[in-house]
Amino acid sequence: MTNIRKVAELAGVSVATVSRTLKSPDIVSPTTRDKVLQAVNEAGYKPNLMAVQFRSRRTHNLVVLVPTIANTFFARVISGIQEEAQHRGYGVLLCNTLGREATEAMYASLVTTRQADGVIQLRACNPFPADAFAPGTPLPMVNACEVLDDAPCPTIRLDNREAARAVTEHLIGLGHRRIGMIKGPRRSPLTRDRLAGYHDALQAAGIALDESLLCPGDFTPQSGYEAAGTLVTRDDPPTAIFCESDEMAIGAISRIKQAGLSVPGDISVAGFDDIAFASYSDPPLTTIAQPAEAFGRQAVAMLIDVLEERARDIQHAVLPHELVIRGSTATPAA
Amino acid sequence: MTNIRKVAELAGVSVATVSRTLKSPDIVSPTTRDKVLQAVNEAGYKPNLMAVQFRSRRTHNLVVLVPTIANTFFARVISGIQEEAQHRGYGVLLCNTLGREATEAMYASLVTTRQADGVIQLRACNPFPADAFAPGTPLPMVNACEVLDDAPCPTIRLDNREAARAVTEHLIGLGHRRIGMIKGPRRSPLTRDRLAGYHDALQAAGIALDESLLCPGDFTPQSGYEAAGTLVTRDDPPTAIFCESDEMAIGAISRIKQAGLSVPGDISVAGFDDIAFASYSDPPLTTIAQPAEAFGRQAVAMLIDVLEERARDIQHAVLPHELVIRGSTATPAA
DNA sequence: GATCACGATGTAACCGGTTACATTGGTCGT
DNA sequence: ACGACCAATGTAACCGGTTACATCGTGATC
Repeated sequence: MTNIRKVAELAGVSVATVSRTLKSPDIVSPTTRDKVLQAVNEAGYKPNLMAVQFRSRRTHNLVVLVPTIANTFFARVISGIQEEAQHRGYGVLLCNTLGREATEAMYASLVTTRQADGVIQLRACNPFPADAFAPGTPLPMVNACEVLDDAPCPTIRLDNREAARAVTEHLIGLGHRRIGMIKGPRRSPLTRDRLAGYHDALQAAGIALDESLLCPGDFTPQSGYEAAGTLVTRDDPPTAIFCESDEMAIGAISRIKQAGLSVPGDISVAGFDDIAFASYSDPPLTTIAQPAEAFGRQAVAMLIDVLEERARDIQHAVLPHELVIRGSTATPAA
Repeated sequence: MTNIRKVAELAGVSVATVSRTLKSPDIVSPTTRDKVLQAVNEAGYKPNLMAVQFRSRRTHNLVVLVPTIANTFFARVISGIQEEAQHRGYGVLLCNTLGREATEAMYASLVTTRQADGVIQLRACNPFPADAFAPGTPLPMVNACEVLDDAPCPTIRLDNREAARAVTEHLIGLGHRRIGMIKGPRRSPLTRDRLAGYHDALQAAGIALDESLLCPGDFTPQSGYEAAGTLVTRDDPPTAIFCESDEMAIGAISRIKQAGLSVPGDISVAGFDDIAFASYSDPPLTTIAQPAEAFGRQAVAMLIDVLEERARDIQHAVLPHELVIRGSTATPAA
C-alpha cells in the first residue's frame, strides 16, 4: 500500500511537506508542490482516511436511526438526509432499528466508540445511556419526525395536532359526523398529538367523541386493512375514516371495497404523509403533505451545527404541512 | 477521554494486559482479569473503535450503492442487507446514487480510502476505476438485483427472462393476444432480459411481436401512468399490459381507470416485484414475487466471504421467483 | 542444583497520518 | 556587518489501540 512516506521518499521531501501540500498547498513553495503532486500521481497515492479520521477524532459519519426503512415516508426523509450529508461532506450510516431499543442503543454506541460523530433519531427515544457523555456536553443528536416532548437535543417536527385538526375539520366540513380514526402505535407522541387534533376539531363542531370509532394501527397497510375491517363490520360504521398514515389508508380502502362499500360514496378516507402512491390510489387520497426531504435536510444541517459547535443553544423547528384534497373524501351519502 | 492507558494505570497493569483481557481473556490470569475488568468498569472505558479499525486495517463497514431508496423493492433488499450485516458484525453505509456514475464512484472510493471494506452494488455498473486495486486482487464487491453480464465479482440475480416468460405465458394462457409491455430503462440488463422472456412467450404461442406495444418507463408509478396513457389512447389498445415493476403497474392501473376502462375487465395488468402495496391495490396485482430480503442477505454473505478470503472463486447465485396470480389479470372480454 | 518449558506480564514498535516545534537559509533594515 | 524576521522545510511526538518480542517467576525433569 502506498502511504505518505513512500510519496515523501519519491518526491525527495519529508512526510510533513507531503501532508502540507495536500492540506494547505499555499504554504509550500510552488516548486516542491509540483514535485510532491507529481509523486502523488506517480504513486497513485490516496490518503488513508481511516488514519486521518483517527488522528482528527472526526469520522464525518452520521448515524441515522430509522424505525423502518420499508416505510415510503421514511425513504423520502432518508433521501433528504443523504443529499444534504453528501453535500456537507458527511457519510450516512443507515440503521433500520424496527423500533427496538436494544438495536437503537447498539447503533448509538457507534458514536460513543467513535465510529460516527452524531445521530439522527427518527423515533421519539433517546438511545444513549444517561452517562454516555460528560455533563454539560451537548448531545450529538437531533430528533426528527417523531419527537420527544422533552428532547435533550434539537428537534424537527410537524405541528401534528394542527394537521390532524385540519383533516378532521375538512371531513366535518363535508358533512361527516361519525368519523373513525385509525391510529398509530399507542406510545407514540404522533398518535397522541394527532388524536388531540382530531378531538379539537370534533369539539369545535360540537360532536361528541365516540371512543369506539378509534382503532389501533401501526402505520402498515396491513394494519390499516385490519382496522378498517373492524370499523366496516359494525352495525353503524362511520361515514369517514381518518388514517394516521397513507399506507394504512391504502390498506383501509382495500378493506372497505372488499366489504362491498365504495370510497368515498359510502365512506370517505383521509391519510397522512402524501407518499407517492397516494396520487395513484383509487380514489386518489386526500392527505396531509409533509416536507419529508426537508425533514432530512434540516436534520443534517442542525446536527452538523451541533457537531461543529456552531449552535449556540438547542433549536426546535416546526415544518409546514399542507392539506391535499383529492378524491377519497366527499360529502356523505344522505 | 478514557483510553486504554488510563485503565492500565488504574488497574496497575500494562496496556498490553488490558488489551489482552478484552480481546483474549483466556490468556490472562483470573486475578489480573478481575482487576482489569473492574478498572474498565470504574473508568467507563469503551475502546475507540476508530483506533482498532485503523490498526487492523478493517473497518467492518459495507457500502451499499442503491439507485433509489424510494423504491419499495430496494427498501426490502436493504432490510435484508442490514439484518445480515448486523448479524455478522458489519455496519452499512447506505448510498442513494440515483444511478449517477459520478456519485457511485465517489461512494466507491470509501473503499479505496479505507473507510469501508467492500461494496454491494444494486445496479449493473462497476463503480471502481480499472486501476483501483492491484491486479490479481479480488474486487471487494458483489453485484445484486441488476447485474452486469460480465461482472468481475460475485453476482446475485433472478432469472428475469424466465420470470417474464412466465408472466407473459400466464396472460397468453388467459387468452390475450395483444399484450403491451411497460419497460424499464433502456440500458438496463433487467429490461433486456425481461423483454427477451416476453419475446420467448409470444414466439412459443406463435404471436407476432408488435413493437408499438412496447413503452419505455423508469420503474416509478409516474412513468407507468404515462406509458399506460399512450397505450390506452391508441385505436387498438392491448387487452393486457405487463409492467416491469409493481410501481409502474399501480401507475398504469390508475391511468387505465381514468380512461374509463376497467382492470381486468377491459385490460389485464401484471407487475413485477410483489411489493407490499401489490396486495392492496384495486384490483390486487398479479406479479412476480422476488425474494428481496434474501437478495440482501445473500449479497452480504457473499461479500464477507470475499473480504475474509473464504471465497475460492467468483460465485454467481440465481434466486427463485414465483408467479403470484391475483385479481388484476383475467380472461379478455370477448 | 542446573536446565528447560511455559504461563503471565511488560516493553515498545507500529498502523498512517497531523502538527508543534526546531532548523535552515535568505532578505531587509540600520 | 549584524541581528531580526520570515518563509520553507524537516524532525519527531502523538492519536489509541495491537502484538512481536523480551522478561520474569515457577515448577518439572534429569
